[in-house]
Amino acid sequence: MTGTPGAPAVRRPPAMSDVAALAGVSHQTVSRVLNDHPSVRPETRERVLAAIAELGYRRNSAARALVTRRSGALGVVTTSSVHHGPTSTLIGLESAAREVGYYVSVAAIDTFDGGTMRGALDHFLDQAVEGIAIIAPQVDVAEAVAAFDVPVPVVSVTSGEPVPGPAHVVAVGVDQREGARAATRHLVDLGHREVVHLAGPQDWFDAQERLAGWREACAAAGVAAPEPVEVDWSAESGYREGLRLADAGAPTAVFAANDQLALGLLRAFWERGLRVPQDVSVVGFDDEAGAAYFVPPLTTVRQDFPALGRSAIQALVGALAGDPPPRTLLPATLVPRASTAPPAAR
Amino acid sequence: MTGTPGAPAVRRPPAMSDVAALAGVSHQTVSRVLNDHPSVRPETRERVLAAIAELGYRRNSAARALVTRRSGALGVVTTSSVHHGPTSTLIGLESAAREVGYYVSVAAIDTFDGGTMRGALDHFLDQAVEGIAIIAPQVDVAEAVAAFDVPVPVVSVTSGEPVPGPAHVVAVGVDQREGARAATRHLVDLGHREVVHLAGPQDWFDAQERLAGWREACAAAGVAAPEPVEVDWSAESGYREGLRLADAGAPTAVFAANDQLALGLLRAFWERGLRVPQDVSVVGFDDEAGAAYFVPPLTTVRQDFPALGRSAIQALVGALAGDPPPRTLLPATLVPRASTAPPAAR
DNA sequence: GGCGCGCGTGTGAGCGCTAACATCAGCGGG
DNA sequence: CCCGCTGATGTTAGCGCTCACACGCGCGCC
Repeated sequence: MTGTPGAPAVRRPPAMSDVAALAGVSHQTVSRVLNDHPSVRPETRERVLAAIAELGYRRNSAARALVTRRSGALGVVTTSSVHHGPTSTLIGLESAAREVGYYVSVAAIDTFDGGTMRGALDHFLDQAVEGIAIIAPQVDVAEAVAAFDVPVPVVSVTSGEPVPGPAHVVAVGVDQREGARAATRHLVDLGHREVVHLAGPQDWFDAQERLAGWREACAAAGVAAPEPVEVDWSAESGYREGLRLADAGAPTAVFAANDQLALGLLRAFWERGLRVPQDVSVVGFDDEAGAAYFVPPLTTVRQDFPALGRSAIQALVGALAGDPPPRTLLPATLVPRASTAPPAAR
Repeated sequence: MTGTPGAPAVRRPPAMSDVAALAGVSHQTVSRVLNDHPSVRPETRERVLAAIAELGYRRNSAARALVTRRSGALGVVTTSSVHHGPTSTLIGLESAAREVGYYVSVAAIDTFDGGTMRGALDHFLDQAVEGIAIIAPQVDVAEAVAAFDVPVPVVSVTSGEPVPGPAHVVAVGVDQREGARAATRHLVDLGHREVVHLAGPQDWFDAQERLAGWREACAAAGVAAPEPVEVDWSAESGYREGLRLADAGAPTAVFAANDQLALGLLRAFWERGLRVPQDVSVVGFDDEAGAAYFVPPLTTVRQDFPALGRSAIQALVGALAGDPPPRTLLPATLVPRASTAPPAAR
């Protein structure tokens, strides 16, 4: 723009050599200071640090990545539907990753077919991420990943049971089966002789696990376990099923696969004049924000998502260091509130 | 490991030169194919593509970034509290960014003081992101960013009014003030002569805007606007204030700064035997998942978060291309449901 | 029929950094 | 008293890519 001859055409950011020149050392010494190499004299280090500060120098991460062959980035695939669980896990994951010095790159996908999944993985591999976490706990996903040979460690952040996938895919998760068992046991312990389950989409591992846990607990207690209806995760589905249940002669206890479904149930029962918990007990899953303020406050199962994120990162960083897969299974805890009570006397 | 002499110690990924050798061309021709340079003979291109496929070649993004001085990454700062709005915006942003070929790096922070904010920005600048979006619509944030000279475009994804910050910070947002006006007008139009506002934390721009919109609409309609209570965004606060309002002689209409607060209100009113909407009308803000299934279904204001994300990316990419700041203001639309009705006859 | 031009391709340099090796003091032991 | 070793620093060679330029060939034009 300015035609001044000799003036630098583009004001390029300072490089290591600029710092070196200012500090009167070689660029290698600057590198050593930056990488905490032990054998640098304290006063030399001071001079270098002063020069860095003066120039506002910032190490060029691309150049570093080029030579070290480490990008310092991890990829996280998540679902673009903003459910409580996936989002919380994503945030937990990010915090944990940043804490151990990794960048977190995200890809939100709305369908989990092979093509989309492959696209997301390609996206990350093009970026040279060092590891990938997948918070998209659907069955398809496991298949898509298995079909696609990924040259970096992959951790699948899902429900309890490890995905029967390739060996390089590590699984961490919450013990949702035990959570579901606890929820069901809670209802049984209150005296219910039948627990109806409103099941989530069975192409989600979480939904499968919760269903399995419910089934196991029913069997163990010897209570009736009528074949559950499978719906999606939405409050709308809970509402629709709630109306159907109410009209068909309501059960005394329902275990919904998540809090949104439970919310829909509460609304449907309320509309039909069924009192919760006097007439029907309802248990949810997730303990999402506000569940304590539903009408009535919802008994539900809480998962520690931040811990889940930390475990996932731990597994990923571990795999990067060559550790054996950890098989982490975090506990899910029942949160009893006012939506459950003993069944009304016959 | 294997002591075989001559065997490559590390199986390094194929480089452009490997592809070139296999295809019988120079590395530059490979580069041209990869970058869609026009003057490459179709059959040459074919040969190169075949070689790429055979080797499973993937361009080294670090080397590319080093020479082009473009990382292809954008940073997104968001809040680590999983509120509906920020999360939805984040997902929308990511999708939009990936669509135009950018990677999205995330940093979730829990407090927005200068130090934390500076840490997040540093994190991104170390990574050489080309632009930064901030979904952390708190007043502090604007100050923190203003205080910190960031050498890349920054877009602040917040409420309507542009942050009175430095020029290089572009603002996109939803017209929350108009949304709040619409919510308030809705209540006034139903016949309410007083609209109580339950205000969100005033260090959030969104909360400020909603408060301002409510105030303006009340003034325009000439209805009473008692000084609002300021609380946080949680259902718990809504509940507490709801009880207080009920015990102090409930108003006929309440506009809550978000849906969680509204949820708490509904619960409190229900506990005190006040019927919604017959005795009290309640309006929320956000239209979060499940709001349609609250008891009763909540009248609220919807924001188009995916569109917000797209606008933010548009603004960022535009700024990168040297376009003037757009000042985007997306509409917020009232979603009337069953929680509002005319006031009971005196 | 020679000259120029543009298309397709190759060559060389260098982006900013780290790793390996080279260097050069100073110091203690045989 | 010199050798070798250690600590502090410098020197050199790439990492894999893109950019600027060089080059040769075939075509159309006067």
